[in-house]
Amino acid sequence: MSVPVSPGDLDPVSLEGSIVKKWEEEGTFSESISSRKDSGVPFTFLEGPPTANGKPGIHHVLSRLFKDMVCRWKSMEGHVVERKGGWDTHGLPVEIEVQKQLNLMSNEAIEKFGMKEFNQKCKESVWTYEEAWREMTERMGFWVDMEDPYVTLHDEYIESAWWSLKQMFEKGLLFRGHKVLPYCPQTGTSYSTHEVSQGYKEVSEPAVFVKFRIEGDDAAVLAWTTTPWTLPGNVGLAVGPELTYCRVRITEPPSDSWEGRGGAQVGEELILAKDLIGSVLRNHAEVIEEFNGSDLVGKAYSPLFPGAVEKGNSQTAWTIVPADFVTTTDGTGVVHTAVMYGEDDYRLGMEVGFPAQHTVGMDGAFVDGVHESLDGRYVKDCDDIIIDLLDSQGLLYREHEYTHDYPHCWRTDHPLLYYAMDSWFVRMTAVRDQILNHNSSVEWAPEWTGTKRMGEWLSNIKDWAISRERYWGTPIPVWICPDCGTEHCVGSIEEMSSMKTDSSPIPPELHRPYVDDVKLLCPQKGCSGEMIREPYVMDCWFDSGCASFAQWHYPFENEELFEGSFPVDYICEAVDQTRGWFYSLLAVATSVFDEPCFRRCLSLGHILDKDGKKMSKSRGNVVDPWSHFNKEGADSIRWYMTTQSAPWSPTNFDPNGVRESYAKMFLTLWNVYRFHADYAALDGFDPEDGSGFVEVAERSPLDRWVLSKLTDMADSYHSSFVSWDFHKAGRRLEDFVVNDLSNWYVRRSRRRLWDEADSNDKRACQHTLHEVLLIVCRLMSPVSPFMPDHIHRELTGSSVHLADWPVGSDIVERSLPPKDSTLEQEMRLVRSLAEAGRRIRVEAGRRQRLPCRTGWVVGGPDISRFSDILAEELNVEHLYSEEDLESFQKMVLEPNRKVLGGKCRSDLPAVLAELSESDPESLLLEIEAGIAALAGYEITMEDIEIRRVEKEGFAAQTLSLEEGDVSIVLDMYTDEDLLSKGIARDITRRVQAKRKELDLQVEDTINLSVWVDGVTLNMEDWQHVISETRAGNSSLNKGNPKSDFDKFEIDGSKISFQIR
RNA sequence: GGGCGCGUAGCUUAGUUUGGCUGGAGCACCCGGCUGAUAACCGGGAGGUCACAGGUUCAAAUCCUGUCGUGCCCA
Repeated sequence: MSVPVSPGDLDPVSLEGSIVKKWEEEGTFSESISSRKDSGVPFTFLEGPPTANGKPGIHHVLSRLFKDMVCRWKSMEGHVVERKGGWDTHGLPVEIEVQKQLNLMSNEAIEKFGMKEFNQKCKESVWTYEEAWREMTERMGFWVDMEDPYVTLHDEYIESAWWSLKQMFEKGLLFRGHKVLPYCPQTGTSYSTHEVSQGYKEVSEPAVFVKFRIEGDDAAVLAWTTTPWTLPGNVGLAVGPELTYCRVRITEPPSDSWEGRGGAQVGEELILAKDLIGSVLRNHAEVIEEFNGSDLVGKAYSPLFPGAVEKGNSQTAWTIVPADFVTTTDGTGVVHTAVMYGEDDYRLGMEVGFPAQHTVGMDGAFVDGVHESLDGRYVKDCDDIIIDLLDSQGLLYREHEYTHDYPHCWRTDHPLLYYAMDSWFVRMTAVRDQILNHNSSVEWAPEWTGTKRMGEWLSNIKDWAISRERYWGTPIPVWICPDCGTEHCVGSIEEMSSMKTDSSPIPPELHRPYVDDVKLLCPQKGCSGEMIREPYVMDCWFDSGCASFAQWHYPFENEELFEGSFPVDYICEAVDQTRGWFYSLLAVATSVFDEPCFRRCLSLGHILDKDGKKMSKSRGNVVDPWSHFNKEGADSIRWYMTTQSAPWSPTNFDPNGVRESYAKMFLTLWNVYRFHADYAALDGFDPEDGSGFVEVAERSPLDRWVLSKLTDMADSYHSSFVSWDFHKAGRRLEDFVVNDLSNWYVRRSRRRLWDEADSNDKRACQHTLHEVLLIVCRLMSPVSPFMPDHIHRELTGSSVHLADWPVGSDIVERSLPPKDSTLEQEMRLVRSLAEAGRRIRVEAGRRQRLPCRTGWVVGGPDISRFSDILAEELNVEHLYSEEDLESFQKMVLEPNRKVLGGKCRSDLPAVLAELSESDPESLLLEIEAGIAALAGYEITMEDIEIRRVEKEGFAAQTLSLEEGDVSIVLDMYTDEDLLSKGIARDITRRVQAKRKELDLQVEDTINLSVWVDGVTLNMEDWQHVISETRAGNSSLNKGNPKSDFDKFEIDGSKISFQIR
């Protein structure tokens, strides 16, 4: 590689397209892995598998960006970073899509359609958008192996999942129980909370206050429910042991305003929470007795529907029990408990030993034996009958309409029933301490995701219901013997084959219905039963929770691969995965291996639309990534997403922000590169030609300055990466490129490269630009991999993604230029003074092109090595350094509020007032003498800060810097000579603009005629105009031309010119 | 209803850990300057109830309590 080629205008879309092609042709991705194999230090990444049954949106770009960024970065640090792709293919969302597509709105309909055919449709559906995902992934530059991904529906993957479940089974962590779920009897389907939340509707339903008659007592306990159909299933009442309850006696009949059925006799006694007497009772009543809820505990009452539920061997059925969830916000302070029809109810029932028996069938109708007028009827049709029954027995106190949001089936619109379903669980409560421990070993970003969101959730961990009564998923590998009840969990295909009965077919794949047909020989001695598989599939979170080992088909294959990559070093997904994938990974790894599964986890905030609203199809605010891929390009999107906010903060996606990243970061970088490449091409600059090399120490201070700033930036860029502050890193780099590199270094170096003759200084500048660009590209490339690769290839012939991380690591060498903080400090001052000079001119009304004869820098460190640069920036003829502050400045004393506040406390305002009125000169003398006091407080040097400001009448600005005050003072005097120079500069600038307008080449010469009126242009200034504008023939005339010349007016003089 | 985030100019944000000088930038807007340097750059201007209400303190965007809005998860 030698001389760079002139790059021309930037077209990000075609640039990125050609880079993608190069990567493909050259196999850059696999080379970036294989070239690191020598180091032998892997960094392992685990891809959280997406489901390809939906179109990828801009939010998917975000998580793929942060996965890619860290992997690319770690590769450059010398690690071997394998990235296996993955697809999540099971689960309810897939089934729902297919059900909608085929209009199969119930389990009955699915089974009629055929489970085999249905699952086939599901299998096809999960690949609907695979192509779109692959295209998006490739276009955005996410390097991941999609040729050999893991797929959760493959038999190998399922077999590994089976194996892991068997590990749990053998540890005694797997058990059968009930889970209360929202259930739709019309479709035979239970719902995930996600689905339920889409079906909430406001409804008015009857709610009732029911009397439960205490045995051996005249009183009844009042309880309230909004679901009368659960009353036959009542097996207990819960009270808050610390709450206050009252026994009241009805003293008068109700007023006329009584509505509905029910009532109470005068003299009847009722028990309810004290706080709720007023809102519940509609009769006048007197309080007879007051006591704690704990006093009620253990009392037995008469069942409302005797015989509906068998008592069995329960000691607690139809008694009052304590529960911590009882409140007095509504109801009566006594909670009716129907074990099978509420989550709290079920949990309480299991704790205290209520009988767990259904009064309602899966069809939503009461089972036989509940009550003669209820048996076989759909429960929601029975509210009225039940209320009548209670009323007729005097067990109803009151009924009323209750309006609330209640979940409904999105398919049939029927209300869902909370219903205890048979379910398999993993006993996570048994490994609570281990999982908490493993969780705390993870480096979480942000930290609170681990400690708060995950940690608090884990400390209240519940057993994990892993079975689903569904069709499309990993079949639960548990078989039960109908004869002896033995349960057996199968851990491999081989085990299943070896145990299956002769008449059972060999399933062609590990899915329903094929696996359902397999019967196993009961392993129990003396039993010859044929075991039948439990008809469930696994929660698809269990599938993805197995990814760390199932992706390798461990333990059946790839033992070394798995063991070398577990626990994985890095995972990254959006914050909603905390209780999703992050949890399932931890849960599986803990219960199978007693290990943490991942070492670092980046949890990302969501992308919202520009108004902070969630992106959703129905809102129509989903941003298609291609609308930016095809405009500003993937680099700009990635840069925008990285620098916009902290990775874990929710981000409002603003299309204009992408444009801004493009215009600012990439256009600027491109033009710096172009500036370098254009002149390098012109001069035949070859960075590898050792004879032309200039050592850094030999280069100009400007070069050494930009190299020092580069190192400074690179170091903080790196440490921000380490602390996950990618946004801070990116902003820092952008600031360097735009402000230091482009707006200062390149601007100040322009003239150095204009010079056509070869020189050390010119070559020093070219080497410097070359080196800075390479390091910038290497640092940027994990974030935005395209343009940096293009530039890097053009400048070196090799891909940036195979280069080493310039900051260095345990594995690769550091390659940053030396830092020189003195130089940086001086340049910071020079730039501040240049800015201050422009401020002076604005305030004094003196235009920039009109030179000043003299400028003075007062105070501060020696910056003489930059005085040429500063003089040019300030447009002054002579620049002097001046020690004497007094001639231009006066002093003021500012309070140090932090110190003074601590000392004077509430007298601070008085002290400040006295300070502002004091004479600074004499106060300072007093302080130095140790005798200063304000408002009665002794004042020392610590209490104040000295500042200097320019005296009036001077065109000056004072900067307060760490190293002290520095002022810039300009001489505002004007004479003919200065005016001539200023006019010459104005003419030059107008002519140059005209040249550009006429589309002339830089090296073209022109014929220039200029007329001036009202001012004299010195010959040497005119000569300057001629050489700057490359005027071959020229004429300078006095007066005004008649023809259509370009004209302008400056300082009252009229100037005209013409280019031919 | 509960847990965890977030709320700073029209928009995107820094500052919040560890309270302290006039709350700092960018985009957009206005005025001016500079430019053979680009959708660039520089100076200035306008734009802030730091979501709201209390509290702690000499001092609160920052700490505490509550409220509202918003997002995620759970119910």
